[in-house]
This record gives sequence, structure tokens and C-alpha cells, in this order.
Amino acid sequence: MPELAEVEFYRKQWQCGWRQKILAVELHPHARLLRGADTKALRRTLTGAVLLSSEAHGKQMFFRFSRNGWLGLHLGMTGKLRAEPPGHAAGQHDHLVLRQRRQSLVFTDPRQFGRVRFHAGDTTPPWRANLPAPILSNQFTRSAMERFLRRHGRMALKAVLLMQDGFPGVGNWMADEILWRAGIHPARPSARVEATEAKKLFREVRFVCREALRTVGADFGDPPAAWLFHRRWRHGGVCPRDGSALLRAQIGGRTTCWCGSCQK
DNA sequence: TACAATGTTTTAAG
DNA sequence: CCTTAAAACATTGT
Repeated sequence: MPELAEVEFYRKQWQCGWRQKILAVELHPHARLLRGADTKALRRTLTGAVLLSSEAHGKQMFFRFSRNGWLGLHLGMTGKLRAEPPGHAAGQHDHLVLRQRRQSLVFTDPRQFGRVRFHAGDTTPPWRANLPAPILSNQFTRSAMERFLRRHGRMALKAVLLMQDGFPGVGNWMADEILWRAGIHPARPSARVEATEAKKLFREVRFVCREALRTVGADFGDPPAAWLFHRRWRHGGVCPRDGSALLRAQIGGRTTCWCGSCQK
């Protein structure tokens, strides 16, 4: 489920716990989403620690604690963060629960494609270093984007937009939305994007990220009514721009939706 | 039933 | 070492 804006929304669900102590940590040590994490150290360090702040980067979230503790969370396909009352009984898929006096912070994920990472130490966690330029930052430039497209020039543009090293936070629906706005066919090899199109693509990548954050990211609201988003899964969905039937196929390993007349 | 689901990671081939 | 494509991961809903 979660892409850039949904991740930002879920990150904020734990903000009510900032500057408050973790009284207890509940987790299933063998849960798949804890793979590779030192769960003993996680429990030892975070029990009694204070949740200080958090940040989102693409689809990743970083939570900072006192005692130099860090959690890195990824929601995978079905992960969610939410705050529940202090006495909340953990459900079957509530794999990590941080108990605080006033609420319980819950990470739930039925499919367990998500991930929990833990790090303690003076230095920033290795998984928080060397991150790609955020799309809405000044470091995300058109020339850097074009370099990335050329580097993966034989891949379908749809598949390249899904690569987190180049477009952190973009997922399946955002990629389709971007390509629909830019008027480019999702299967077009990246190297065959012309200069004018690249300029348009760059603008639309940033626009979709900004608007998604403003709508979905703020309160899990709907994206603007005229977006492809609202038609893409509907049987018999039509292009919001010209009314022609939307097409669907596997491109870049994912179900892709596009308008055959707007996107060439 | 069988298939597909807003995502990575691993594996294998070129 | 680099790029690309496909399978694997686990669960739920249609």
C-alpha cells in the first residue's frame, strides 16, 4: 500500500508519542519483518528510552530515541503505523508494540514484506547513510534524473520510476500517475525519452510528489479528483483527460494502467 | 479456485 | 563489477 505520501501519513501516527518514555517493548522475535534485527538489543535499549523524533525518506522511516537508539521502519506492501490506547491487546499482525503511558505505538503488517531495523551508537545507522536525493529537494535535479534514465536506458520507463535509488518514494500508482501526466508510454525504453519529454517528466515527478503529500500525506485524503488514481483500478475506467478506455498490462513486473491515446 | 495486491530482495543470465 | 528480468517472500480478498 504505502508510497511516499502514505508513508508520511503513517509516520505522523506515532508523533503523539514524541518526548515520552517507552515503558515496554512487545515483539515476536521470529516475525519475518524483524529478520536481521538484534531483537534483544532492541528491547534492552528501547525499554526506558524516550522517543525523540522521526523523519521519512522515500518509503523509509527513521525514529530516533534517547540512548542513541534508532529504529528504521519500512512498511512493505501492507504495513501500517497507528496509535492505540495503552491497554491495547496486540492483534495477530501487530508485530511491534511500543508501550507508553498515554498510548501504544503499533506497527502492523499482515504480509510482513515490511521491515524493522535497529541500531544503537554514536554514529548514524548504516541504513540511514548515503540515501538518494529526495525528489522534492534541490539535489534532485533534471540532469541527475536524465543520467539515471540513461544508465537504465534499456528498461521500461515505468520500471525505472519504481527504482528507489533514483526516485525514492515513487510506487506503482504514483509512477502511473506521473507517466500519464507526462504523456509517455510506460513501456518506452528510458533512453528513448526525448529532451522535451524529460523536462516534462521532471516537472510531473515533482508535481505528483508535492500534491500527493499535500492531500494523501496530510490526512490520508484523496488525491485531486482529476487524477488517474481514481480510475485506474475500476473495470471500464476511462482517461480523465479524453475519455478513452484505459489499458492495463504487466510492465516492469507490475500491473500498469495507461491511456493509449494520451501516452505514446 | 486461482489470481492479484500502493514492495523489496535474491538469483541468474547476459 | 554492471544491467536486466523473473522468482520468491506471506497473507488476504475477489
